[in-house]
Amino acid sequence: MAKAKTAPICGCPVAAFQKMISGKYKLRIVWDLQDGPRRYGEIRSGLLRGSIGSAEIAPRVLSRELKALTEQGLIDRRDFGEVPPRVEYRLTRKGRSFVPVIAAIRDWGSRHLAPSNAVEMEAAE
Amino acid sequence: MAKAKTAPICGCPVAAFQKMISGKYKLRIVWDLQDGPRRYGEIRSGLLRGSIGSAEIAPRVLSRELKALTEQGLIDRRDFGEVPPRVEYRLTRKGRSFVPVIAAIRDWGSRHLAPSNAVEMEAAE
DNA sequence: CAGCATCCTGCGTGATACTG
DNA sequence: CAGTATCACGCAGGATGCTG
Repeated sequence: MAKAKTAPICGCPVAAFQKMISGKYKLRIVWDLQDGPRRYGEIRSGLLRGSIGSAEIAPRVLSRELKALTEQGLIDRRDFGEVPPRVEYRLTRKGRSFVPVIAAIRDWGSRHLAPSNAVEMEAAE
Repeated sequence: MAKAKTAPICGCPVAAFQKMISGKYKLRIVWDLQDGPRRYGEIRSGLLRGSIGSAEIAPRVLSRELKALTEQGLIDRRDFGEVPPRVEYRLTRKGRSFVPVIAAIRDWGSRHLAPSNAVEMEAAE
């Protein structure tokens, strides 16, 4: 075993999943990209729109997450290589296949924890 | 925007979701609990079994995650209040409704980012 | 415009010891 | 058995400045 630290997660896809989406914006980036390719700035703006509004996104952070997503094969980076710089990100096949999962998350989230606090009408039987 | 109720946190269920499952074991705890109530030690063992193996789970961490899940209404803590201590955790209704989401994650994960080993049917019970 | 370089901080997580 | 208390550390993530 080379790196028993992080690589052979454990046969638990959930752990790998958690690692993959570690980062505040990864899920939202993939989600936003489902409508088509987007440029760096567009992604950033989109992220800001949904955010609390007060928080700016550090380029360093966004950059890192985009790179991670690229390396994980979820998105594809396309550099037009000209000035002014123009870079587009788009979902790969893998990334597209992941969208439904996010949809499920969103769906569940919007009905169970979208409001501030969850009012569990749960009776605990 | 369908219905922007109050946009308490950020109007993005995904962010709330990420926050909710922040923690290494939360998802797996919920997943393990779907088979029925489990005691503290059982949860711990179950977590260890699937883990890298070298890492022990700090009680402090597990304790905190269980408490968080309880406060979030995903699981329910049942203290038998006797010695020797016996505490059981079980899924609430909300928690049970979350299982399919984890299933979707597991499903996707097992076919897209399962490294190469043990992608077996832990679910197939 | 799309990043990278650097510093700094909070907190999630691990390890160990103790208790009811 | 089921936790709590304490110490320590790594790293995600924010802020700022610079560049091709």
